[in-house]
Amino acid sequence: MSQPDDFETPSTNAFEDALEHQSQHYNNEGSDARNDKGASDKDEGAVSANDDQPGIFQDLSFFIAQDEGRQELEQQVSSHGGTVLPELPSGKSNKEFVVSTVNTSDLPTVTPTYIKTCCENNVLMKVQSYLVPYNEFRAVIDTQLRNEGGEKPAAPVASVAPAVPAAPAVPAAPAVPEAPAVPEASAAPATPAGDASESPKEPAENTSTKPNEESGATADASHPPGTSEGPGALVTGESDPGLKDQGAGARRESFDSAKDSVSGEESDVIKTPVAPSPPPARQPSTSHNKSSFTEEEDEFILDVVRKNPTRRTTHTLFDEISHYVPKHTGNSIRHRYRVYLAKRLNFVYEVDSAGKLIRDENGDLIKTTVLPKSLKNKFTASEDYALSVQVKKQFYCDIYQKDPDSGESLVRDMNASDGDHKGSFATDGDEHQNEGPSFKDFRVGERRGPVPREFFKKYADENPNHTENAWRDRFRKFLLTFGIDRYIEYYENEIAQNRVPQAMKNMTNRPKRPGVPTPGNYNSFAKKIKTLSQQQQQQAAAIIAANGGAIDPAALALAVPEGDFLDEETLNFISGLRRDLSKIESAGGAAFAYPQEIAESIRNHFTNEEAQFDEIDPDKISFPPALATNELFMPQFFNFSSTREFLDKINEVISRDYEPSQAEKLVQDLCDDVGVRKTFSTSILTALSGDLMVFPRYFLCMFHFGSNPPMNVPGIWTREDDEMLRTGEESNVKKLTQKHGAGRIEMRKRFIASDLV
DNA sequence: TCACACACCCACACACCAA
DNA sequence: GTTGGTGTGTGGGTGTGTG
Repeated sequence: MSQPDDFETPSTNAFEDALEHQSQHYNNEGSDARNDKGASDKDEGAVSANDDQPGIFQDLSFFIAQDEGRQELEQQVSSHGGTVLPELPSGKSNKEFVVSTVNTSDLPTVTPTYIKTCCENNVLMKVQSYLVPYNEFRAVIDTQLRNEGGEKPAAPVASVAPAVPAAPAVPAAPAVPEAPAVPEASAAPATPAGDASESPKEPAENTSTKPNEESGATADASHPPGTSEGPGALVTGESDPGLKDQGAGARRESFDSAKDSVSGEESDVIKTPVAPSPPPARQPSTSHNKSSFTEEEDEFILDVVRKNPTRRTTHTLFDEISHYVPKHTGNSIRHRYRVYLAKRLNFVYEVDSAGKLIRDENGDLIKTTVLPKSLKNKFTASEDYALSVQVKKQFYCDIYQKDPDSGESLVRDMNASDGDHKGSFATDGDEHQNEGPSFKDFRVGERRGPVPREFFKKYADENPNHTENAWRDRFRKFLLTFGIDRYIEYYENEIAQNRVPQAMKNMTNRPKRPGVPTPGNYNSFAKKIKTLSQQQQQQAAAIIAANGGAIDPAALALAVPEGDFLDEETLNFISGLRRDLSKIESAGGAAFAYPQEIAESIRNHFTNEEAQFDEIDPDKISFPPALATNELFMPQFFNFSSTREFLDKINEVISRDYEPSQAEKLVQDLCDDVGVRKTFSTSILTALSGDLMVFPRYFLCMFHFGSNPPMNVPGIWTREDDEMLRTGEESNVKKLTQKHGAGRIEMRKRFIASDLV
């Protein structure tokens, strides 16, 4: 099984000659991914490296068709042996490229990222993933301009070229394949004859062969001729025929028919990225310019995936990304990643076992080509077999009080060990003691338990590839359904026949859940409904339930008028909030990366201010404070017993290790753990220019002085402060410097410049 | 016509809870 | 403490409409 984003192949494939005429892989001095600068993503160091070697762009020519970063791109091309063309190539040579984020010339065009990526790794990458499709629309416009102006523009796309995104630095280290969890996972999956589990014709034929009763899967279940003997034999077929009948087609029809009716509102949501400064104008990179993905969006998606590698296959990650890429749904972004962008992933940032980003001694993120494990692991045949054997042993011990391996009596052992009889070893009146068949001849039969919780706990400790719950569930839903004896027999038989055993599958048979089908389906409707009020959600759920689970937005709209999905003000507010978070996050390394002297200045000021503003005794503030309203805080806030307890929790949350790009996570944690509404914590973050050190001070002063925001508190920027700063008047700046300190002034200026205020 | 964006599907891993 | 019921959302897709 090869996942699209596995590095086993794509990574290595990526390091191939772009034009199949230059096979040298100028490996970057054996430096591995860990030596990269990590989070900065902007290290151009590789550009000038290996000057003594022939350049990777030797024999290739590039016309840089955009002003943005032209000089740098030209330098990179030339310093790597390429030729910079003064004008558009003729199109007659396959060694000439245009470099631009849009293609208006119908000539082979690569994105600037291609040049940067090649240079950073000193390797000529495959061009396929970096080719920009021809954009006829723009070409027509350009032609018109040319005709009107009577001259050919030197750089057809220069005026609209967006800022070149930081190029991903691709490690040149050989791709390290992820070790399979179990040996046969990598074995050739040669499906044995008679194993219908892999057969496409199976479902229809086997639907009737699967009795719903679990007793249908017993140890001695015989297989009728022509049916499967493999572990997938008990195929459930359609889980809910009733739903199915009205399902896909009918449901989709109703959905689609109504989709148009809400599309107007959809575009409102998209347009909302509120004044004064809309997000960067979209640059169509393909001819499908209405909703196509731009280079910036692609890079953003890749960057987020790199920083959340364990969630790379989830739906929720892409749904979250869709908050910041408002023209696309979670579904489409996920598809975009899986089908197109995964090939360009090339590296991810190293994370610990909990999925948190790891930094090196310099504080930089560590690039790696080894993908971490994703959140859920499939069970393999050997895991199924091992579990079956272990459960069988458990039952054997339980019944015969004998160690199945040594044959020694457990009763004697237990007597010797202080007679501490555990429940699972209790002698069954009907059962034999110290007698019975050999373990090999023993059959579990219909026995289903008891299996002590301790068994799964211990098993999970020894086999950490799955959790205790997961092992137990596998036992319940698969082993018991298929039959323990039967699977052991099947597995051993397959091995004996020199075939590759298959894991059990198709053992689950659960009815479809009613309600909003969000999991695994983050479409625009799901997005919309998540923003409904609780009452509206209940209304919606009722309608959906009455519809047999089918979404009928047309009917839904009757109960929840389109205009009521969100009022304009709320819509604007949420859009603004998302924009703020998006900017804070995307600005990440830039907005928060202040020069040393600014950081130092801020630290000094903070220390001086502590005595005046942070020494307020929280125990003297009654809880909940008068200012704490439902608009600002969630119900759990009011569960705190004191202001001190609340502030302690605030301190605990903000001292967690958040990346600058994890503003949303911080806001979410503050909401979940402390009960600060997201809107409120976002506004505070904005008022603090993202300086978390001042966060507790905000609440302390707010509660103490009874003012939100607290006025005249260093580090907390009010609207008036921002206006004063914007005027740039010396007297104003002087006042602000007295209040916030010079460091924070610089910090705020950057915040304002990044349009974060 | 076709590539792409987006919707949708579904088995099942993992989790939690009530009896 | 064990067990069954079931919620959630991952993982790996496929189907469909449209520019």
